[in-house]
Amino acid sequence: MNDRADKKAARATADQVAREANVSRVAVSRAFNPNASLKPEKRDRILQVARELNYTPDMAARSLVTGRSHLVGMIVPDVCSPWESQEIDALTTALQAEGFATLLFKVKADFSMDPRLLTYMRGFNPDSVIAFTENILPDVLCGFLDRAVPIYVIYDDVAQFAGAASGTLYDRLLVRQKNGIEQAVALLQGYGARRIAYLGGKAQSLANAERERTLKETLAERGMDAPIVLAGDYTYDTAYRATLDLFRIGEGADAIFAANDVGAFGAIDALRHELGLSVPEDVKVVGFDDIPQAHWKSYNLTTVRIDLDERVRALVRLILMRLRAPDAAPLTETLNTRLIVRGTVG
Amino acid sequence: MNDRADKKAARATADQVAREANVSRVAVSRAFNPNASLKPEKRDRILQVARELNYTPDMAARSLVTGRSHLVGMIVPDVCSPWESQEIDALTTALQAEGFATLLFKVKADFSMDPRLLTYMRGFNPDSVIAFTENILPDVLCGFLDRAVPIYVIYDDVAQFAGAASGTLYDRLLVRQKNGIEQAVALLQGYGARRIAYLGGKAQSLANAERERTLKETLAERGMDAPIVLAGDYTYDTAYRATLDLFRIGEGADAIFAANDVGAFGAIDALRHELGLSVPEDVKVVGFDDIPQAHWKSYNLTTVRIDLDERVRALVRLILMRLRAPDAAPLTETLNTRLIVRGTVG
DNA sequence: TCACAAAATGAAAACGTGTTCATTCACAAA
DNA sequence: TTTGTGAATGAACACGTTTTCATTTTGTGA
Repeated sequence: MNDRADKKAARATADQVAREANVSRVAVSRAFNPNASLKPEKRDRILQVARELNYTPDMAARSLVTGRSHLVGMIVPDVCSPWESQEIDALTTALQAEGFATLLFKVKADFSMDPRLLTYMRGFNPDSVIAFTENILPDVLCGFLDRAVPIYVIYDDVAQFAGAASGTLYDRLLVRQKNGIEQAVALLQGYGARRIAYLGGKAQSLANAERERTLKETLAERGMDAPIVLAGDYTYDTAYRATLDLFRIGEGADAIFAANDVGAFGAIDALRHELGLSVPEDVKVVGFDDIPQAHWKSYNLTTVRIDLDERVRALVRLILMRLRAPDAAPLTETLNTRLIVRGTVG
Repeated sequence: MNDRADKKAARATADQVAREANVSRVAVSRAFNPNASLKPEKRDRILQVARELNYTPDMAARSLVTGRSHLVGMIVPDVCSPWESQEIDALTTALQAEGFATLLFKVKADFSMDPRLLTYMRGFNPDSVIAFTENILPDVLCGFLDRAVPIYVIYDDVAQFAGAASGTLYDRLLVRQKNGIEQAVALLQGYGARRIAYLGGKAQSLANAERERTLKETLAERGMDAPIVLAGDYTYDTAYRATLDLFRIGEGADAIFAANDVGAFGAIDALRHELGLSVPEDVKVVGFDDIPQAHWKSYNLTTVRIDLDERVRALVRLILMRLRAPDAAPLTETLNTRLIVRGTVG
C-alpha cells in the first residue's frame, strides 16, 4: 500500500543526505570520494546519515560527469562452455574486488556479430572490453568503441591481426601454446604413437587455427608424420561423430589430439562406448584447457593447461593499467602452457 | 598519434548530430525514440548523420532522466556450474533481444552475501534483479533495492519466505518438483530399489531442502522406507567421497538420488571406478537438472528435467510484466518437472 | 477561403552527480 | 599581532539525455 509508494519516493539523493546532515551537497560527494579533503568527523556523520537513508551514489550520474562507468564489457559466444564460464566467473570476482561490474553480451554461436550489438554495447560506455570472440577484428571494435581499449587474446603467432589498420590501439594477452604442445607430443611419441589425429575446434576460431599450426610444426620438428585433421566445433557431439568417422570410414589413429577438453571427452566416449576401443591402450587422447571436468574419473584426461588464475590476473592487470594510462603504448602480457599428465596417454 | 586523440574527441553527442543535420537536439532524441512524433524524412536524415558520426545515445544520461537503466542484475554464486551457466546464457540472449544488458554479480560460494555488494549493485540502478542465491531473503533485497522488484525461484512449498515482512514486493517462479520426483521414484520402485540414498546439495540451499522434503514425502506415500541422507554441496568431489563413505563405512544402497546432475556424476564415478560396482545393475542413479553433460555416453544419466527454455521464458515474462506495471500485485509463474529416462536406472 | 484538429517543432527544465575555483578557516611560525 | 600555508568549504557549472509545454506547421472538411 502506502508502504511501497513511500519506499519508491525514498530513493535517497545526495541533496537529501546533505539536508539531513546539515552540510552542503558537495560535502556528501566528498564523503564518498576517499581522497577528497573533508574533516574526518564530518565524513563520519555524513556516512552515518547516508546509511540511515539507505543512500548510494547513482552510478549513471557519476558516470556522466567522471566519464567512468565502472563497467567491463565481456563479449562471449557461449557462456555454457566450461572454459568460458570459468573465465567469466574468475574475472567477475577479480574485477568486482576492484570496483567494476561485469556487463555480459552474447554473440551468436558461429561467432558472427550483429553490428547492432556493438552499437548497443557502446551506449553503456564500458571502461574496458574483453573480446572472447576472436573474429571481431580490432579495427572494427576500436572503431566502434570510443573510450574503451579492447583486449585481445592471441596465440603463439605474434603477427596475428597484422592486417589491423595502424592507429588502432588494443592490448594483448599472448598465450604461448608451443611449450604445452611440445610436452604433449613428446609424451605421445614416447609411448609409441605414430598416426596422430587433430580434432579441430570451430573453423572460425583463430585459437584453433594456431593450435593446429603449432601441432603440425612440432610434429615436423620431431620428424613425425603430419596429423590427420578432423573438422570440429569444440562440442562433444561433433567430436563424438568425427571420431566414429575416423575409425569407421577413415583409417583410424594411434592418438587423438583434441582442440579442447570437451572435444576430447566426445572422442573418448566414442572410442570406449561405441567403437569398443580402450583408452589409452588402443588410442591415446590429449585435450586442451584443463577444465575441472578433466579430472573426473570417467575421463581422467591428460591435457594442456592454460592456467586460469594466471590468465585472469594478467587480464585484470591489463585492464587496470590501461585505465590508469589511457594513452600508453599497447601492452602485452604473456602466458605459458604446460602439460598435465593424467590417465589417457600412458 | 593524432588519430587516437581525434577519435577520442569524436565521441559524438546529440548536439553534434543536431548541428550536422541542421535540426534541434530534441529532434535527434526523437529520432532514436520510435514512438515520438517526427517527420519520417527528417528522422531518416538524422539517423543517416548519426551513423556517419558513429553516434549512440549515452545510456547513463538516458537512464538519469528516464529512470530506466536497461540493466538486469543477476546475483550468482557460481558461474561455472553447468546449470547456472546455461541459465545465464539463455537469459542473457533473451533479455538482449528485449533491449536489456546483463549485469553480473558474484557472491561467495557459501551463498553468503557481502552487504557492500548489494549497496554496490544498487548504485547501477538495475531495472530488475534475479536472485539465484536463495538465502538473500526478500526482505533484505527489497529493502536495499529501491526501484527494481526482485524475482525469487521457489520450490514446491508455496509457503516459503512466509516470514517475509508484509509490504515487500517480489515475483516468484514456482518450480513443481513433485511430478518429476514421483516419476523417478516410481521407476526406481519398478526396478526393485528398496534402500534409497539422497545425496544432498548445499546445506543452505532451499532448493535442496525442498528436494529432500519432497523425496521423503513421495517415498512415504508409496510405502517405502525413508531415504538415507548424505550431506553434499552440489560438487563432483564431495559427491564422490560421500558415495565412497556410504559403501565403505555405511551400509550401501540400492539407488542414489542426487540433488543435481554433477553430484550424480560423482556418485557414478565412485561406484564404477573405485568401488567396482556397476550402474545400473548394482546401484541405480538418478540426477536432477538435466544439464547437457547428462547425455554424454560415459554417464547417460536418468534425471529430472527442469526445462531450461520454459524457465527462461517464464523469467523474461515476469521481468517484462513487472516493468510494464511496477505496482501490480505479486506475480507467480509455475513450472513443471519431468523425468528423462536414460541408462542409469533400468 | 476559413476554421479547426492534429502533427511537428524547439526552448527550457530536469535527472543526480563530480569538479573547478574562489573563498574561508585553522594553525603554526615569525 | 601578523603573516603565510594548507586544508576545508560551498556556489556554480558541466555531463548528455528526455520530457514538458507552448508554439508553429500541416492537413482536412465545410
